[in-house]
Amino acid sequence: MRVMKGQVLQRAGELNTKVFGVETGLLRSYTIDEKGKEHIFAFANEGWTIADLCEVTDPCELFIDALEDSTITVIDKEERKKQVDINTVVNRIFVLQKRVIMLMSASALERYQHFLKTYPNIVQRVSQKMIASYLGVTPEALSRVRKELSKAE
Amino acid sequence: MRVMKGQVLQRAGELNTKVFGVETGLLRSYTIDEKGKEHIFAFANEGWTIADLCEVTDPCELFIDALEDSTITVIDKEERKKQVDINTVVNRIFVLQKRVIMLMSASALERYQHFLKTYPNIVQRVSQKMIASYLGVTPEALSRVRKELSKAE
DNA sequence: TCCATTTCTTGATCTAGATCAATGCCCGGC
DNA sequence: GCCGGGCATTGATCTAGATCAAGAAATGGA
Repeated sequence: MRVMKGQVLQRAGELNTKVFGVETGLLRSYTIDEKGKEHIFAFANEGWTIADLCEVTDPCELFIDALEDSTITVIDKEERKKQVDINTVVNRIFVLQKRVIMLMSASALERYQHFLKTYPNIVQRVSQKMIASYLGVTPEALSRVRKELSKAE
Repeated sequence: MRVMKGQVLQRAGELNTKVFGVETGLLRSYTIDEKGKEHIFAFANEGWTIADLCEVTDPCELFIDALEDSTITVIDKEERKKQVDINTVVNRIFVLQKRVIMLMSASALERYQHFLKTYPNIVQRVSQKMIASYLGVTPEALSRVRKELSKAE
């Protein structure tokens, strides 16, 4: 299935949400808080999947849209559960564990440096606004962090 | 296996770490940052498991210790992967998804209220210092949040 | 190509929560 | 039962990052 940049695949509140597999392109999942601010939960590029892992009977909390023109597959959650490798899922938990610890203990600078190291291929494909949102800081704060980094060569 | 309150089951940096199943009692996992501050990643009471889900060949990043005298089982990670129900693991991801979103968008008050609602049985069994650490705020900040809450009846 | 929109940057100010410090309290070990 | 160390509370101060604002630089659509 082909989707265009900007196309929304899932909105918060929807039921019976799916798992999206990315063949080419880039998707993201995010929430919008009560003040209207977006918080990016995840990026997914080639070879990755993205979903809101709520129960299929519950309204989801994440939006999912395309950051680039993409080719995707739509998979039913129950179907996916049958196929998925346990190691993949466990690794997903480990990545989230790292993320939680980051958010609890690391400064804006440390988070950005970790992001650069961990997702070098994503960095060039998304705006700083998106990176800031993923890191849990404002674009202004990220801009200043980058300025500091460039000053220090 | 019986462990006493305060006993450390795993230290950051150890290899070939295990999964701990709690039969009775209460365990926690946490990191210690470069300033020496503890950040609690998880609590596990009766019926739950707790672990650092890093690769068995990698040094782990979490400490695990007992907050109460407990009875536990020690399970090998590979063994556990064979037995574990995929729904359990997927739900774990969903809980972490909520936690990440919380940490990115919610105030200390909102986090505390969510914790009260989600883990009412843990609340009475741990100190406020522990709860504060889990929420990613200082004990002082949590104390003030609670004061506000009690004022509002 | 031009215009409009969005992004990035920079500056000024504000604020939630951190840090530091002092006190009283509880609780567990001896 | 007493003593000492961690815990909770409160107050004063500090600070990383948010917010607000305004200009410059990309970006994209017609």
